Amino acid sequence: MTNFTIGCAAKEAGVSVETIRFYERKGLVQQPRKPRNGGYRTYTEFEVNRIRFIRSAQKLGFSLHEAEELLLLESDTRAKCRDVHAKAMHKLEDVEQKIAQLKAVRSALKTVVDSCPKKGFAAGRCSILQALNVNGKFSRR
Amino acid sequence: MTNFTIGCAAKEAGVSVETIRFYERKGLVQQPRKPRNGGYRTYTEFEVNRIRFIRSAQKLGFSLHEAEELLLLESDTRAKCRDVHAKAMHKLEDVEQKIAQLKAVRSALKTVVDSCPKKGFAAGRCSILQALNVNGKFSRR
DNA sequence: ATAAACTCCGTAGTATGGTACGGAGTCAAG
DNA sequence: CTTGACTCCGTACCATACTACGGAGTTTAT
Repeated sequence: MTNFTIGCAAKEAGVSVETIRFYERKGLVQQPRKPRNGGYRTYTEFEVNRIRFIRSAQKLGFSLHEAEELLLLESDTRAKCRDVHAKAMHKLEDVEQKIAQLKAVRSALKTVVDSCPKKGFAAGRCSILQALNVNGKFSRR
Repeated sequence: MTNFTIGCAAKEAGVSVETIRFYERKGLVQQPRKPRNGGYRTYTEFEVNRIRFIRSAQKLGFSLHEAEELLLLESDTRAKCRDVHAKAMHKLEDVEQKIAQLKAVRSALKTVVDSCPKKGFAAGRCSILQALNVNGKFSRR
């Protein structure tokens, strides 16, 4: 088993030293004890893998808190595959909702963008700004 | 011209009193002066419309800072329609990029979700968690 | 005229995910 | 044996957008 200083562990996991410390403060990663003879803490593959797990989870859209929950499931002997599946499904629905929201925003943006003659007209009379001034005046929420 | 206390203005604009104060602190909305005889500040349609503008801009994906820039363009006599158009186009590209990113996340999530037998297997051996443990070990990025 | 409701103002806290800093200790190389 | 690089630790700060609180003053309704 390889040992690392925090700097090496950071390189290994592809994060900064500060990020590791931050995860430690948050309780996402256990801070290794200092060796009895003093000196620097010793990081192992265990911590490095934990950090990699967190980063992978983030890439799938999970927050740090959710990554923590996944890690808890992993080490909980009573937890089942379907518990993990449920969390992933929930996140998938989450992401799909966000996509739908952004698509609505995109279409609204397209509408105002298309309404603009984009010429040298004074901005104060720009149809985009006018839309912003009118929206909400009548269309509550 | 109608006058409002801050509470009425908040209701009128569909935000909370605290949100108005927050916008004032940020300089997004000018805080009206107190009447010479003391008492409460007087809000008018002007402030209310400004707040509505900000909320409308937010609905189109603009941040508060960007909303402020749009408001500046509106009152800048030298600013042209195309300046506004450029900002809206930029935001549109922004939103499109976010959608693309989320779609990539969604597809990755779908892959892991589909890989899971979602039975009563121990979570520790769940293919989803395994994917999280493996991703990053080799796939550096 | 008193109580409820509202305003004023500054400051602090929330969530999210980090980044930065400064001083002290430690370690390795020349 | 000194210098440079790194670690340790606490605290503070970044952006984003609010929300909450407490104690005073003001206004309004009964």
